[in-house]
Amino acid sequence: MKRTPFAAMSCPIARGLDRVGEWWSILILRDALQGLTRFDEFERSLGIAPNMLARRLAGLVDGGLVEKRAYSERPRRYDYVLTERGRDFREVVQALLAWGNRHFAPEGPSMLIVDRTTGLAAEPILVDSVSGKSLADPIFETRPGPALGSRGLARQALIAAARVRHEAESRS
Amino acid sequence: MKRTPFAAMSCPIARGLDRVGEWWSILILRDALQGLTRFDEFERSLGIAPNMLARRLAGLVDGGLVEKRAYSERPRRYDYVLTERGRDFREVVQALLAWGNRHFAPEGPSMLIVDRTTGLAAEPILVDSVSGKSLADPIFETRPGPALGSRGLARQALIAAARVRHEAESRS
DNA sequence: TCTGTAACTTGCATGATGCAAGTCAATCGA
DNA sequence: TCGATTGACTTGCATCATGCAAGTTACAGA
Repeated sequence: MKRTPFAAMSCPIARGLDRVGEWWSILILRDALQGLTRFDEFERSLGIAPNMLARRLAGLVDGGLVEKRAYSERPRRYDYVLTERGRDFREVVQALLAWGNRHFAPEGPSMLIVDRTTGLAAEPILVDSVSGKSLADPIFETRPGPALGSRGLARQALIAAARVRHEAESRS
Repeated sequence: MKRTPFAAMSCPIARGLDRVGEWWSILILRDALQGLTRFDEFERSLGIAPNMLARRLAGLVDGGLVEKRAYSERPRRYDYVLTERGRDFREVVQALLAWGNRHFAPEGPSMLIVDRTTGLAAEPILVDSVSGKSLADPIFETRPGPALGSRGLARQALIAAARVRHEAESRS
């Protein structure tokens, strides 16, 4: 009855979620990406209970997204700083922000990503840096990669079957 | 002792997470985005217990990401189809996939996004469609929007203070 | 009638989340 | 010098979420 761990799945999305998929984790990363580093800063910014915050920070340190760094001996005090892996999570948070603004901000946006050279609000879209095309384009397709395990191949078979079914439906 | 709801926060990321932040939700969306629509397809693809799946699907329907559609009366059977809001979540999942591949795929990628006109693997990056620049560029900054509440403004003050501290540290 | 399929419920265990309160070491202000 | 404050946590529970196993309903086909 333990929460089933996604880390064992051979899917990059599942593996990623295993590190950041718990309640609070992504909001903590949001704050860290905006420059917060201290325990009590997170605590006040989020309104999270200190025991939860301690657990989540330990989890993020554990997952290699955040580093605990002493900024003072005597008394011992710590900064929580993003690692390269944590900083690289930025695009996911930005994509989430854009999606949230599009769908859950009826009174207008309460957060924006701004180009400070122009002062204009950004409109984030995912693009393939190889071809330059938007990833919303239907020419893009998610496919099994070389390292896919047998469990994942079974999943692909399910997906293929569903696709066949959809085609049959649209023909009728 | 209820899990604190993020929906009340005036932050698009928090509001979004309130809909998709639970265990399994994003993986269900991943599958739906790949074309799965049936209860037992999700069940088999994910290896999730049916009660959990039922709860998560109900939550997603509730959040407006998925629609329940009867594909057969007598016997009553349902398809779970993505709404516009759910389909729009695609970029978040793709960003997560890219991040996962970069950091949690030591044996190589087990999933890829492929341009089927060229057969080449895509390298997704977030771009501002207004200026065309990569959102990883430090000229972009997250800022309070017009609809930010007083709670959010307090958060901004915390962030500003942290920023001042970081600057003081880097000067020394 | 018996088996199978699709889409679920129900009944518990156990783990995760959360509030309140306490701890500990050091520094500050009077 | 002594109480107040700061920063970073821990401890003790209560309750909610998650998960496994098993049962249910409604029909179709053999």
